Amino acid sequence: MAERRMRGPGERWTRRSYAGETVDVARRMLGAYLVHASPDGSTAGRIVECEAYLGEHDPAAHSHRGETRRNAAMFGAPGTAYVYFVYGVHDCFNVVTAPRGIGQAVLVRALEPFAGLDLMTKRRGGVELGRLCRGPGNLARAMGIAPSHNATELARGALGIFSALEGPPRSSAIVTTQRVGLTRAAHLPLRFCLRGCAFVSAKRPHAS
DNA sequence: AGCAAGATTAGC
DNA sequence: CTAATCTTGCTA
Repeated sequence: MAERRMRGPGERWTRRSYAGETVDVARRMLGAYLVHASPDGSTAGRIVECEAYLGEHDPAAHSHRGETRRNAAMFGAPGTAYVYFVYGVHDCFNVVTAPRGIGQAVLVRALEPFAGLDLMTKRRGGVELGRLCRGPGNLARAMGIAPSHNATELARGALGIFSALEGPPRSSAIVTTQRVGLTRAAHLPLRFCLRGCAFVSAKRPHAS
């Protein structure tokens, strides 16, 4: 996306929006592996569905109104985990995508279970394979992702992301739709799924 | 202080 | 459709 030019009295500077970069990262994250080496055992899944959240440009983003205690990790360095607690019930996992202070991230919404299926199933209370990692709250539970992972560096800790050997998906393999469960900025095409993947969440975005 | 809404999910 | 029940923002 084009940079935005801003002017002030007696000075002029440019400030990038980073929206294009975040969208690009989201699309490239499809097919990559989310891995957690936990004390209970290791689990891994292939990312098949994710959504981009664009900070101050995006009324649906937690970071839209600036930094708070809850969303502080979203303003951290790229590659930082942002794990937030929703509805007083579920944890959701995001990857920070923009430089410090910008507040953009990609929410991982579904995985194709890849390794540690027994442990995932145990953590999820015995649900069937097809529903193990479908939905952001469900995959966090299956992977053992907890609030303690918030603000950790994905390149260094027990929780990390590894790109697929075959590289990022071709454009033709990505389905782009509206994001799920939003009321504000609901029309933006910022949800990305691997085409034809059975593990993508069944939820359809709101019609605009 | 009080209240409503929210990047959700399972169960009536 | 509703409960579960945490954080934030808005209103008084």
